[in-house]
Amino acid sequence: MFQLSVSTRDRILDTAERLFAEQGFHVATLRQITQEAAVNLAAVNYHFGSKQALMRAIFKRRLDALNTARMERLDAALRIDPPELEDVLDAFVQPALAFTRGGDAEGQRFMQLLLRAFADRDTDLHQAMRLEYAHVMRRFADAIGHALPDADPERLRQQLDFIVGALTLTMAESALKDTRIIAGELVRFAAAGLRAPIPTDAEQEARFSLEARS
Amino acid sequence: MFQLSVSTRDRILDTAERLFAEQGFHVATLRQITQEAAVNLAAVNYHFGSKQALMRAIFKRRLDALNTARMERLDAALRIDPPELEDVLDAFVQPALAFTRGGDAEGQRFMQLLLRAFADRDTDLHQAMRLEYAHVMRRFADAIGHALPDADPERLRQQLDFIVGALTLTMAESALKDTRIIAGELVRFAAAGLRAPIPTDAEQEARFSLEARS
DNA sequence: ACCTGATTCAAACAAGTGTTTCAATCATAC
DNA sequence: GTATGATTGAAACACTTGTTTGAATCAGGT
Repeated sequence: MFQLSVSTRDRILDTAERLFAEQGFHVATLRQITQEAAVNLAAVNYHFGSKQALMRAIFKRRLDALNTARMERLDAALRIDPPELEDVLDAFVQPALAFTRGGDAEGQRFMQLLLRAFADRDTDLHQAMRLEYAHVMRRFADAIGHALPDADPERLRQQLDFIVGALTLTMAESALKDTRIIAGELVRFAAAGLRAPIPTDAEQEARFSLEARS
Repeated sequence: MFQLSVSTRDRILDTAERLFAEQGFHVATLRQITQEAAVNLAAVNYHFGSKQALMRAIFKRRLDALNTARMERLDAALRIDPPELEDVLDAFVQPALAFTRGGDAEGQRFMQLLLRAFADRDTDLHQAMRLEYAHVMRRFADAIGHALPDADPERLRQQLDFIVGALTLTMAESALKDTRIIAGELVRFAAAGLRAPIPTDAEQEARFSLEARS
């Protein structure tokens, strides 16, 4: 019933996730993965079908956990009506760095993996990721809309992409110990950006003519 | 003197840049590159030495152009003292989408390439990129510091990373025709984030205890 | 004990990779 | 024209890749 040693399947998942994050999907080879996981080379194709399918399994495991954690914190933030903008942003940002039981290292690894998926624009993985992300993003965009009832919903969705970019790249890059502080900074930064009033057409025009002069 | 047809070297650079951006460094093969560029397979190794060296050459060409364009616009913004924050941010953001003579398509392609380089944390390319980026980033951080004399320089550098993340990921993802509008939005968003006052310790404490309750 | 299906193992496979080689061709200066 | 160095061309090289195969081993039920 309770097996002490981790199953072959899980050892492959953990090792492959680490190596994919560190080196990238095409650089990490099945021979390297299976050797470091101390399993047979054929085990990957037996348990997952292919290298691609292994990658999909890795992503599904983490993305589900991340989405669930974000949703839970979002629900908590929405108990106040209208919700506090900072609480909504916290619900989005904080789970990204501590959603795994194993602590920060795993979370950061997955952010690196996520960044690679973003870079691989027209792969199955990219499509799958955006698909699983889509409804979470919509819920957060709606929640921000409730926190800022005067804002244009379309514009909010676009600005949410700014936050995703800042979060993903910064978390994938930064030193481990700083992530918690940086996450707080990002929430403050993003809240101010979202709250900023949009310039009038007249002000826009003034800026463009200024640029033309230079 | 003036050759009508593009040189072998340049055809390789252009084609490889496109394929590296679309598919990634390891997926795009030399056979595919040389075939689409209509040059011999051995030409890459003859003109550049290796596939890696070809990638470095591609990066150098664009990054130099991007840095130069940014510096020029930054100098223009600094003619006013203290500079306008929005002008400094414009100098950083706008060249990213229109720094090549060929229009937006090339610029976006390079943003995709840049995103891949960010994802490849511990490669030579990543190191080289950050190295070439470093002094430009420092100048922009200083300029923002002049525009916002009350801000903490260390914090500004960190927030500049947020902007880089938002810019790179958004530009690499978004539809071509929207880039100019999005760039304007990003400048407004980032300016507000940078101007936002930092919360007092007491306010921070209040937020943390709030989270603990949930 | 025996059967059955799931799992592991070593070995091989077919295909594709970046790179090298060396002869053929080109441009240019004498 | 001819010699000289730079460039191109077709072919081969050495190696690695993901995947498949079929026998060996294991676990659980009857």
